[in-house]
Amino acid sequence: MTQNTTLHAAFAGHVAAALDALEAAGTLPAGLSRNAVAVEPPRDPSHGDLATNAAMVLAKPAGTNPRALAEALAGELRKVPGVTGAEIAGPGFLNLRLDAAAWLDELRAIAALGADYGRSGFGGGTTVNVEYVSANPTGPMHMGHCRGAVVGDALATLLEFAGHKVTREYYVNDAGAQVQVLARSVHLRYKEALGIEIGGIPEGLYPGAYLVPTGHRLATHYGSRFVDAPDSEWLDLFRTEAVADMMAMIRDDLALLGIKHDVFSSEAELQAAGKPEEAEAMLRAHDLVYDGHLEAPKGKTPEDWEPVELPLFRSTKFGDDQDRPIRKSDGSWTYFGADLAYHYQKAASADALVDIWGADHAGTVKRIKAAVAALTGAEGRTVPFEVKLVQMVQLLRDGEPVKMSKRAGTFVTLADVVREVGKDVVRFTMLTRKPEAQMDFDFAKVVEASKDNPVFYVQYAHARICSTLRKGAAEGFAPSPEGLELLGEEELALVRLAAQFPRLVEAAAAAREPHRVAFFLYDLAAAFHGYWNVGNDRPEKRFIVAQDARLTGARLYLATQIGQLVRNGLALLGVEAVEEM
RNA sequence: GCGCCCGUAGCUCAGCAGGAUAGAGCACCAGAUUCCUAAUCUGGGGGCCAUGGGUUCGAAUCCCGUCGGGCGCACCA
Repeated sequence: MTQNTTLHAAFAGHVAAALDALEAAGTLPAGLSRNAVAVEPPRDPSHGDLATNAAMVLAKPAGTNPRALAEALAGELRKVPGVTGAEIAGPGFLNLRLDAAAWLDELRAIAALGADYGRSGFGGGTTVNVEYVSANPTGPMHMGHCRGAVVGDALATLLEFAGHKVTREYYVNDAGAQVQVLARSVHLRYKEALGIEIGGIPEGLYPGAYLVPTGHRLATHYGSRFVDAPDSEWLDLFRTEAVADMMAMIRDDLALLGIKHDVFSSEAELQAAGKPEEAEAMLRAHDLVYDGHLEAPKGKTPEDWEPVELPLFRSTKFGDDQDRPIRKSDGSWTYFGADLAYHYQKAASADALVDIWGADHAGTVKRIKAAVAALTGAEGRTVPFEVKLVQMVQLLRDGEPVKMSKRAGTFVTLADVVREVGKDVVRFTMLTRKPEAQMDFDFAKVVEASKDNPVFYVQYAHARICSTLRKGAAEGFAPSPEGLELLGEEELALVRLAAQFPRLVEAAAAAREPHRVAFFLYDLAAAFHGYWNVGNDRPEKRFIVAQDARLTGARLYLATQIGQLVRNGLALLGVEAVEEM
């Protein structure tokens, strides 16, 4: 047992060892799958400290009855140090009771591990590439990007904590038509900066004032030489310059949320390096790309429709409606064509890929997953690739929907929202819902610093702990493990909850669901606030009991560790743990 | 029409790789503050887990159908 082995992990091991012993004794046939065996705290604490369903899930394949098997298992587990009871309940649950010392050891483990309590080797050091945000570099971040940004960032942090090596990646779509439009929009702003009357921004170009500084910069730098020049002379240059400015702006926006990517991959560079051609060749070799005709659009066929031959990916083999072109008729790459090459490239340097996408891209999941599976599978090295879809956020102000239109330039920028409600509130709010459920984001509710807002509830718990420790120190008390045996049932209940953090981290990482951390913190804060208030009615249950230094030291020790745990959890979410409120 | 996501208390949502009597907040009702931070806590009412089947020792959870809501169905990104 290493120091890092937490109580729950240790007991999962004890149950496994007990099953081994039963196998050795012939009570249990060897080789049964134990995938369904769980060791977890029972929902109802009166059932004990830990419960396992092992007897129920193994009884049938073992050809025995659950209660008999549970009885045998109980016999083994009663030998484990710290176990004070092993009872069979219901259809064959085995409920274990642990002595207080076992839980107090876990409290010491939190103290010993500090910020690393909950950190796990679960990921085995494998590399996970998390791609998130990847907003088009055509303007500042708006609220539509926010949820995916926060979820992706928290997930990346969580995976690191759970023992993966993580790359946080942003895919810059700097090669498509939209960045040509950006370049033309900037060209107008450039002329404007030189004092030329432009008379409004034409339909189809980006009207946002955020392009004005770029226009000025280019005017200062290049003077008037591109005013009347053909676009072949300035288009690429302006595109590159504008994208650079937009990305700088986006990086600033992300910084407001505490988000920093490790890698920014450029679609233009990817294409310049010939990566899509490589991918196409591989797919053709496996007959997954062929030259064919695209079906006419369903329903009304446009006047100018004529069948053209295009290189198509056989996505119908993977459940798609039709095969998808990887090049356009002018020979340039479609988004999909470049994107599959991009994912293939990512797969070369990672053991697993996770993409965070907006739900509006759900329709393209099948084809990209199919393409990546084909490309990596062709080399005999399949790289797991998950796409996590983040559902839409409806912005509300006092219950009324906030309309956003990018064309009209009326979208709500992320920077505005963060300025209005704060980074911590934005992040926590985005993480208090599972990502695949739609959510409302109401400014009025979200800024309310009250019980209705879980961020403050959790932060308040931390602030109370800090305050108590300050007060204790002022009165000459320091946290100390020496009197831990004085802690009673109410204190141990807090420890039991705290002890679940390590397994929660692993479960959340495995499911790629950082929101579970937020809910755990809420529960932990609730348990702490509840315990705190016991002291209102019963002064002898307060953290600081002036006449009993030993008890006070133990309680402050408990408070210190709960505070540490709140910090560890909030760190995973990227939310500050405030010391005063 | 097809694909993906969602449907749990009046409202907003949890429900941990099927597990024991379905949870929390808001709202409503009744309480707690000479006392470590009341931005807190305690208690109460309120549920055919949309619906109909299936799988099994056991289903809110897995599978199929139906209904309802959202998103998407381009050589766009």
